[in-house]
Amino acid sequence: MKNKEVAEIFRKVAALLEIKGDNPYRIRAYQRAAQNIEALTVDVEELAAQGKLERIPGIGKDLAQKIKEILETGTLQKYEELKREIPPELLKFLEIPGFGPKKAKIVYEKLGIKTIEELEKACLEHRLARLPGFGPKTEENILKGIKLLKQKRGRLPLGLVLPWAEELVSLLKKKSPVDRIDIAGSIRRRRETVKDIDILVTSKNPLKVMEIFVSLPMVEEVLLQGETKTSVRLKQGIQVDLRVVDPECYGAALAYFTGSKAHNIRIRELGVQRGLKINEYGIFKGQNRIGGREEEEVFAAVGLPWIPPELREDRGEIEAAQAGTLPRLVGYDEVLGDAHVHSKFSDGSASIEEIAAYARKLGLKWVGICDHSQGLKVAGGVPIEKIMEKKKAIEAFNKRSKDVKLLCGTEVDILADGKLDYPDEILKEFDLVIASIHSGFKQGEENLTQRIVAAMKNPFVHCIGHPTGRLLGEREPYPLDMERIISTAKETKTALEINAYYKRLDLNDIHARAAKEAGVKLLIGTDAHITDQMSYLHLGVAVARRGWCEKDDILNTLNYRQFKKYLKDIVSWKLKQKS
DNA sequence: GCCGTTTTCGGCCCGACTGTTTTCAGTCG
Repeated sequence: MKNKEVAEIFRKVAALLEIKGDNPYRIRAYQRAAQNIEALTVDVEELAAQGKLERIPGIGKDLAQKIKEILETGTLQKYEELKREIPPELLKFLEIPGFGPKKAKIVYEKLGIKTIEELEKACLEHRLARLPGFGPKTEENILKGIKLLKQKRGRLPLGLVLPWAEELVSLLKKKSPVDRIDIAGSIRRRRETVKDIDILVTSKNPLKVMEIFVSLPMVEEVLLQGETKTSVRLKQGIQVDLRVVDPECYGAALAYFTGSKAHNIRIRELGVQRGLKINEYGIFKGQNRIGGREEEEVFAAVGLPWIPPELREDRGEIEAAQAGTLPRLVGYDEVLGDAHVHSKFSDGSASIEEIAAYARKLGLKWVGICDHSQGLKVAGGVPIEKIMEKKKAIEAFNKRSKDVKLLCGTEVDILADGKLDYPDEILKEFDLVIASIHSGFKQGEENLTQRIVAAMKNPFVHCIGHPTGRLLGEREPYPLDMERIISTAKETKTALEINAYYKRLDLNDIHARAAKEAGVKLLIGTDAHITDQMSYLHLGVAVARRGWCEKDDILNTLNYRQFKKYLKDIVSWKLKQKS
């Protein structure tokens, strides 16, 4: 998959063109192209081979040719030329908050400044204030921006930030006179990482709400306090924007602040085509406001049904809405079980009874107890002689338990040579076998892909666990031929996991969508090692929803009996194929 | 550079805020 590489070059071209001061619409074209290529669920190389590049939204004759050039030569002539014209180091400047392409260009052309260090020095020596459009405040803000950039923690995982946001909402509901209140922004869209928290409220007493908000115990610093917008930084280091809006425009504001930006642009373009102006204050025909109290009105004004926030990325949801083919997304309450939990039999901290009790609390009906296999000594892998003991304990539990049922599973290690860490005669004893890679990440794409393909061909393997091995903010995914993984999953009827642990979310939304489109089933598991982590299950559902998945795509929507039968049938089918 | 129920040219989303200006450009979301 070269999708990411192509998108990256287009993004850099866009940034360089910005500094150059090129046609802003050309810049937007490159940005849009980058976004759409990144979101493709198919390999851009394949599309190129089939001559279908121009079917990608935002790709015309010219960009199609440029994609081909990147695929053939690994780079782009235009990009190389731009790099000669504008030092690529300048791209770093665009990351400084409050410092954009125009100022970057001036600073480079007038003072020859190319690095952040030089820029900082020039500010301290007040050499910038003399430039046109610059002043003492500008220097101050650049220095502040550089400081922020240096301590930048980047985007934080959704699973970390969402509970903070929910706590803020519950405190505001309890202590302040809010009427309507919602979390907006990328949290509402359930993006896997978020940069800040956006909260939207209506109130009869906005100033009181602001006053109580800034005095909440989690607030570290007030960045800006106005009548309609207040920004603070929490002790956790993240920025929170609270906006109070009129009830008349709550829906329009919610749509606006939920984004994504690309999605909003498309919606407003549709508005323009119908002679409407759509902004955060409502829907306008000429001077008249014709709606905006509810979010539905915004979509209805441009002839669309309401689109779930998880889909609002301009990844085809608008076209689907127009065609009446929006998916009926799997519901957060339609998931009946957690497929992947570790118990005391390996490195989990809870007994199977404690796990079942927590599942009951979460409203779940079944749990896959998938402990590590024998070879993973550091993770207390279950030795063969203990497996029967675990199996009996689970059988006994299931006899006692009327509501929550357990499956005797394993997360069997895919060894460095591609073999599995238990022999087949052991694997066949389990209700559920998830095969995962835990070592040899450094092997190349071909080897890693081959290991997973081999595991999928094993008749007793139901699912591949955390397929790409990434850890948000800590470890990049290892290189895989995802096309081949997905097509082999389809051929072998092997499911792919959506690991719901907040740092993994692996598969991610784009791969989940590709799997869904290929007809591969997905299985959500929290990979919980302590019971609390089972509450991350909804993050996995969020990934599935962002991947356009419906109820039938997600095995967790089966009840215990159906799921167990499904797993048995898969093994029978796989055995039959082999013979 | 894309794109078409104002089609092959001339458009291209919208507003807030800031700082440098004295009417607006740059930046951001």
